[in-house]
Amino acid sequence: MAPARRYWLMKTEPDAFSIDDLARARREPWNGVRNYQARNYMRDHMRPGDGVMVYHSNCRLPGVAGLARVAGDSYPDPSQFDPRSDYHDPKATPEEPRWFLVDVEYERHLARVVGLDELKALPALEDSPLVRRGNRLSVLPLAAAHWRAILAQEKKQP
DNA sequence: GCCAACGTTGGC
DNA sequence: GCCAACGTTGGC
Repeated sequence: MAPARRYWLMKTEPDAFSIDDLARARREPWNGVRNYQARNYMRDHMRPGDGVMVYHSNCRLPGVAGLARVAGDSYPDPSQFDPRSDYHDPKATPEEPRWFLVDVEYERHLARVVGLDELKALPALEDSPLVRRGNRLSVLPLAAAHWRAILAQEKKQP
């Protein structure tokens, strides 16, 4: 039997890379993640086909903006080896890479951005790290129930 | 732009 | 291994 599909939420600052950018690119290496826990999720737990909610952070309307899926297996983030990149890591080598990423493939925009204020008000999300104060993790797992609750919210009036 | 929360670094 | 200093995240 195939393993169950997992669900994830991945944050991005829309000024730098938005759901519109992902729609144009169709597929994008999710580079620049420099947090060990987020790396471990991508490197060790994501599988092709997993569901991804694309979350806009640090912007006028923070919230879930669209859907995507994990497009392939994880591999070393090339930007860690590039001295000119903002994401360069001098301690990383191709033999011993430190940072990993997955490619993410666009699926669709949500009908509207489901805002953080709404997410906080959803009883189903009470136990999700997403709405915990001070949460800074840019890649985090969503329980199937969380995924469904957010999708259901899409069709409601804000 | 402010600032609380949190992760990382490095001296000891 | 502790923990203060520092840098970053991200809502507001």
